[in-house]
Amino acid sequence: MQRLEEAKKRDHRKLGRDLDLFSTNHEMVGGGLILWHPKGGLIRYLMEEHSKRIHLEGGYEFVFTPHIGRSVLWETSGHLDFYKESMYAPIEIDNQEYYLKPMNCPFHVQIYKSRVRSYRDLPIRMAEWGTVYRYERSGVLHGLTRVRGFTQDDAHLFCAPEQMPEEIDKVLNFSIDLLKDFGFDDFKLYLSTRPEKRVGEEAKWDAAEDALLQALQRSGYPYDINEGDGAFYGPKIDIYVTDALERPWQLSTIQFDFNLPERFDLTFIGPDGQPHRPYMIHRALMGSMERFFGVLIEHYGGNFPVWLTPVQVKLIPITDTQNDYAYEIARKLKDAGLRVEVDDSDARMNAKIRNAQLEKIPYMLILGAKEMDAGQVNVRLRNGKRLGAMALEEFIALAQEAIEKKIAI
RNA sequence: GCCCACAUAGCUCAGUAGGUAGAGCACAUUCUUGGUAAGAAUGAGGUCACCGGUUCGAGUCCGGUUGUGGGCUCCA
Repeated sequence: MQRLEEAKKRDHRKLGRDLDLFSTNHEMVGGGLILWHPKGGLIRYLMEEHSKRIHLEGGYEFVFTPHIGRSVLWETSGHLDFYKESMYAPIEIDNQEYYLKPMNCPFHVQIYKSRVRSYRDLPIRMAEWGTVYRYERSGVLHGLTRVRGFTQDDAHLFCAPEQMPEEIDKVLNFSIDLLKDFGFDDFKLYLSTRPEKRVGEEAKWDAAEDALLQALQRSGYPYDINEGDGAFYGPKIDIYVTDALERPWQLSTIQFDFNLPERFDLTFIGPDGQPHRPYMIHRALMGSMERFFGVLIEHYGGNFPVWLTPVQVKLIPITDTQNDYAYEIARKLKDAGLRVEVDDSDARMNAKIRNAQLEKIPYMLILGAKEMDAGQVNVRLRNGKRLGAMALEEFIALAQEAIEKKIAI
């Protein structure tokens, strides 16, 4: 009951409106299509920027592919056989049918195939923040967590069979490290094994399931096995995080794909000079930017860690005599890399504080005659704690440490 | 997509017995210069989701459509 109340307060749809993060508009835009407002957009920028940077450090290469592709692409990939009811109707141009992409894989496969690949090229880690569209039945749409257009932090790993165990290990650790950066540290892992209806040789299933299982054991996190719950094209690991209200959310997924390498006849030339079939691993770690954002909002109840907060510092001059002082402080804070707003409205200080609290701004700097004379700032935190007057440099150091360490206050 | 519920201002909601709409917040203008979560006045803002029916008259009753919420199923 209490938890229900708390969940209601943290509902990302409510906070999304209250904090001006995003909206939907079914009359004019369509259900399940998200409008990211400036503040939500900034958080998304920061999430993507952080993740992209560590992807580059982790040996991933970024690619960009179109939103539509000819029907022959989706026939070859098998999507028109197995996935058509989730795809938007085709667009016809010059007597050719083009489909909006529900997944990025076929395009990445085409990049792989654009030249002859040597075993020396592998592993190839191809990443794209790809926006995909899927027709989801009307009853299942929900805020940011179930939508019809979304951007996956997608990547495909192409590797030789002997590289596969190490790649699995890497991607699993990579995923957990990334989720930890966003404040999730309670994980539950699931291995989904071969279903009855499947493609691919038994030997490959054996190797893949074994590699996944060993990676799970090495990870040290609790895991379960969902017997027969894998996709028809390969086994997978799903990572569930537990949020602040102890609700599980599936974010990361790491999937083998025995289907596309066969259908598109992917090869690499081995040391023996002969063509070999590479392993292909599909993975999305945050899952989709939309769902991840929804979960993040609820996890923090809108009180984002300082590094992700759109406005980190609100300057509150007590009277308009302090407005110029506030602008001067704001300039110095911006120079120090902080995101700042000055509340120079003619509201009273109490109201300014209340508004900053409702906006869930982590730091409020109260600037009155005393502070201006002493050249100081008076710090109030969004949790109500007052740190009192201090030198600006002291505050900057304190805020920068919170940003650096990605801590929530 | 299925089952149940709901749809009044940007948001949260009132609307009593069917008699052609109200509050608070937000917004605008003005006054107010106030030390840690709401200073005050005035103003603007609605085809009561849409279509049809019953009625002298429908926000209110009936049917349909669309959308939303909760559950089921499915997924990033």
